[in-house]
Amino acid sequence: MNKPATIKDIASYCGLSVATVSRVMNDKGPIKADTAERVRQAVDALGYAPSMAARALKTASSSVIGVILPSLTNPVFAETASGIQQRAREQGLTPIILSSDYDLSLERSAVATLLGYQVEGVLLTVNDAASSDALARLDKEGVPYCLMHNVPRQQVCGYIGVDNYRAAAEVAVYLADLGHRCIGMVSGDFQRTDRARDRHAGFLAGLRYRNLELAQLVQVDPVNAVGLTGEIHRVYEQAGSAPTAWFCSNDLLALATIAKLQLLGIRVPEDVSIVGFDGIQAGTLRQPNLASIRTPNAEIGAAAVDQLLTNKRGIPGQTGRTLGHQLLMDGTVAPPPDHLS
Amino acid sequence: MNKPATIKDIASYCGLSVATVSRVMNDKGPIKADTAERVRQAVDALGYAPSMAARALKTASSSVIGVILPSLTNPVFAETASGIQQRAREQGLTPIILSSDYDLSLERSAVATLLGYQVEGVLLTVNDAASSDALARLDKEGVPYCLMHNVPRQQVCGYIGVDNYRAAAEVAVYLADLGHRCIGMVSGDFQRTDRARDRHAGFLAGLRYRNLELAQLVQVDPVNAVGLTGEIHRVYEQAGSAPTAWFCSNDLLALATIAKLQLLGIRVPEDVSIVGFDGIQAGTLRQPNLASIRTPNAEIGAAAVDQLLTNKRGIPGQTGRTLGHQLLMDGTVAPPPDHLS
DNA sequence: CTGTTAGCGCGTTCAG
DNA sequence: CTGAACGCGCTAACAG
Repeated sequence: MNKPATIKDIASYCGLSVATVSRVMNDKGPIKADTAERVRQAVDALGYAPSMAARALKTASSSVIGVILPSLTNPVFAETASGIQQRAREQGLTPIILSSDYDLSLERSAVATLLGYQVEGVLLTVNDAASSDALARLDKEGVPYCLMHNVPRQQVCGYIGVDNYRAAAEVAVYLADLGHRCIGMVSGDFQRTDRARDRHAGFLAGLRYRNLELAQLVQVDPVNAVGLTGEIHRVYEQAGSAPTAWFCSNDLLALATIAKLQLLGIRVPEDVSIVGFDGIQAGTLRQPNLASIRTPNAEIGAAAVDQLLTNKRGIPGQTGRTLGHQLLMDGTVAPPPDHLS
Repeated sequence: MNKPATIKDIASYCGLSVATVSRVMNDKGPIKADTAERVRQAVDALGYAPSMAARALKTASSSVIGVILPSLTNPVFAETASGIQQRAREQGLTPIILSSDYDLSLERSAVATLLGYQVEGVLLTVNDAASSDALARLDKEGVPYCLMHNVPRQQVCGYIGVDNYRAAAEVAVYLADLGHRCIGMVSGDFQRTDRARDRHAGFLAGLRYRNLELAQLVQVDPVNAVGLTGEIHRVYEQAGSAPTAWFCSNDLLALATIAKLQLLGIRVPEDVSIVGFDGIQAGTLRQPNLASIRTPNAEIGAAAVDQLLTNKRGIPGQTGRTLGHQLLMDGTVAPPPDHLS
């Protein structure tokens, strides 16, 4: 690994001073066209890349932003990362993307890591915005940040997300108006993330609005849907009123639920309707399409970059906003079977 | 954004010299237990995080590794990124993950960006290892790298992947031995990536080994599967021998193909068998499971980190290796319908 | 065991 | 329009 060319190398190669080279690299101050050209040639010839480390040290600004996501493989966060990536590139920022694996201590250490890189700001999704050490640390250090997907009650530096509560309520009303009277919910452990809680609460509220109760609540490990098979089995084995519709707190759970139902010989949506949440691609790569709430995940990422930049410039005004969601109520959703409606 | 504490702040806070603080931070040299404790307290109190920029400048090593992937949302690369992330954390390295969006010029500029951060090395998947400017640049700068998913013919710094050719050939043989005689392939544009080419070539070879020809080749835009509907339609409208089995060069294409076939009233696998490639999660979240080749994507990422470290230490020996794949030949694969076998 | 100091590569004065 | 010199925060070498 031969050591990289420095600004000095360029300077001596051109017979100029480092100051002049620096000016050319940054388009600062008046430079003779001829000089600039010579420098560019040298840069090309020697493969010079300015050291971001030295630059950061000198200017006290790194053009790096930190990103902390619960998972890189979950399509929701992958799309978010992709949106961040793209917008950051446009803005001349380099993201350092870290995964917390839904682990609070990794959330904390990720913040610590990013602090060392003197990031301009941090974009992050935390398990629970109301009680996050990570956020507390960022507040304490005065590093601007923007939450993604979390829509906190308390005052925070910035946030971008969707209205999980409202969206879930809309699903409940939709299913009720379709004639469903016995409705269940499959949720990831909603003690763990504020999103799961909001979706649960919103769904209950929507049902109540139509004078319905939640007939069944199945809670499973959200990563591997551990226990789902058993629970589904249990519900449909006991005689009596099993739900004709299920709302699942995310699409991955919804797809898993459909697969389990099919194994029991239950047809979707003829016998049972299923609605997910997130609108991931896998849901559209099947027949019938998975009914879901589509959330603008990439836009959330991009908007978070913008929000961060706004905060940094100290522009007063809103600290965040919710983006619109979209009900995709076809495919795996249908009225209940005749005799049950 | 209050400015971060520096080593000097800690030093004066404790009434010590910066050197001592530095020693404590890096566990270097003998330190009185009491002194160390005082430093730790100060670090905690002031929220001090050593500046990676200054450290990199001084030590000429950044503990940052660069990562360039064609996409962050494709599950294959998302899993790879996740594997990298995890192993890098264990090794005290911080990855900077960039997406090239399958774009050659972004591939190049991503390398340029990473060079500025004095990365210890680069892990990357390129469109075509045999003709990559990005690789050429890395070679020229003497930056260690490790290809992921690309398994190049020429000598490179390092690589980790699966044997696409062999895996595809195994699928061909499997389908042939199941009784299929009329077999098609759905491929992403295989002029674009070496993986698609290898899979195509391997599949042809496997068929030839069983004295078969490829009955149909459908090429589509690999990102959105543009044109797939039309092509499938065309094949099954013309009377005569339509394939009883399709090999798709990745799972996303396979799932899209199944959906299209179902829209034409063709059942999978009763009428037509479908095999994908990659073994992504979406394939297992359906009934029947998608038949596929499972590739160890996260392990490829993790192994690439290891390979990079090996290369850096200049340990002689192999420059890379292929990891094993796994045939998952159930679910959407079955013998051809009786009258056609 | 601890302190002093040079210098990593760069951008930014201030002179010329 | 260009050059010389300083210092950002840190580690390593040397001194005590």
